[in-house]
Amino acid sequence: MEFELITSVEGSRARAGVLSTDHGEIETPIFMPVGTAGSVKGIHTRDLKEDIKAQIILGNTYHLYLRPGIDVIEKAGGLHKFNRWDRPILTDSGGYQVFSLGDIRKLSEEGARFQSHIDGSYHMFTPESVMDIQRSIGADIIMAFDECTPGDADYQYAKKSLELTQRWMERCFTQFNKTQPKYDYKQSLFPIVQGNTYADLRKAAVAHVKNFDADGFAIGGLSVGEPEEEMYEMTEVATADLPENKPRYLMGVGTPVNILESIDRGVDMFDCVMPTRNGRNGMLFTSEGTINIRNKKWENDHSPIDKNGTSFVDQYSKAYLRHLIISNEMLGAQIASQHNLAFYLWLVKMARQKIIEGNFLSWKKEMILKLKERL
RNA sequence: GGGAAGAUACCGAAGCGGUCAAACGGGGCAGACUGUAAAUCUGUUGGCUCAGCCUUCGUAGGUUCGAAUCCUGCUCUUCCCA
Repeated sequence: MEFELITSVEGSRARAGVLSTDHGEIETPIFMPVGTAGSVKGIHTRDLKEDIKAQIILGNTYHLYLRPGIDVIEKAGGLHKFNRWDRPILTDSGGYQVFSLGDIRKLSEEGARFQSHIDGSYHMFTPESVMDIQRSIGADIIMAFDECTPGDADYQYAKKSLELTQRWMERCFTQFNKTQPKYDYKQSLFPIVQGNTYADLRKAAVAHVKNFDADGFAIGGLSVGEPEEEMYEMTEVATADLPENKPRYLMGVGTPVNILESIDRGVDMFDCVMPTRNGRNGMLFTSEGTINIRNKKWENDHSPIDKNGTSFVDQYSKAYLRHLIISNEMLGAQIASQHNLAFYLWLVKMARQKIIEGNFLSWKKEMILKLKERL
């Protein structure tokens, strides 16, 4: 995998680049729609590609391992063939489930013992097994197995957790290096910077991940309950010391404003469930501000969802979408998700263009004012 | 024509003498959602000069210290018999 840095901005860490994989190029900064169980909820790959203009999507190791199961994905010939997405894929390792499945998981030096959220059955994930599973799923970018700590973790816990994550990371790379791809294209393993909200831990984490000969680096353990300002600070601490010539992926972030602020701080890649989940729940992100489409004020607003929107669904009216969402019609969730994803992809594309043109900072300032509007 | 059951807040439906402005569900209104245990969750839903007061349980009276709850008339609804 190659990463070419095109340009950067004076007075900012923002950069534009091109990441090349065997499934095609990714123009950074980029937003990656989340497709946990092998599907970006409610969206066909045709719309992802042609309408939303997604360049890379996510999958999740834990979810795909439980269902449909790794043998099914192997027999399909890998996730790309299974879900008919021929562009790059990134799989998360299950590290986030270590955090979100809190009560039904137990950590040890060896790994994490999970109880399936589907049927309660017990499963063991180790750094080694997670590498093997991700070889079988066959994503272009795969993630190290880490512990994602909650935003309010105390220093002692954060330190212990980071050390465990670091030992797991060594084992991930060892396993990764002694195995081969199962399909006819390369895979890259990204290590993850943890350290919670403690700058010294983050710095140590960055120093540690730089020891690996990785194609890119992730910043994890943020947007998990800590104040937004701390998230930005930790992002900066990380990007300040990460190699310039490799992509940086801020995991799980975030709101449109979070993304612009983080691009400014030197992040190249993002993913978040927000455009799809919040879309399903009636929240729309637009260039004019945020809309709760369920609110009565849209009942008779027959203007387009987003008159400047790039997706064909943006021409549906607010009143119609409100009706669909309120009536719990599947199409409502689909339209809202598609709109939000198209908006996210438009936003990062604009950011990239402004970086290249050299006026990213002034555009960002203006854009954030609009994004904070509540319509 | 005779008999039976019933009428409760936006809708459905509990309550059957005081702890009832009235359970619960739906609907309505609003909020949350950040590497997806989420097409989910939370709050609210008579009015006001809001730790208190006012008006509500078909309608008009009555019994009682006290009535959505008991009695009587009326109106309407459903069912059964002719």
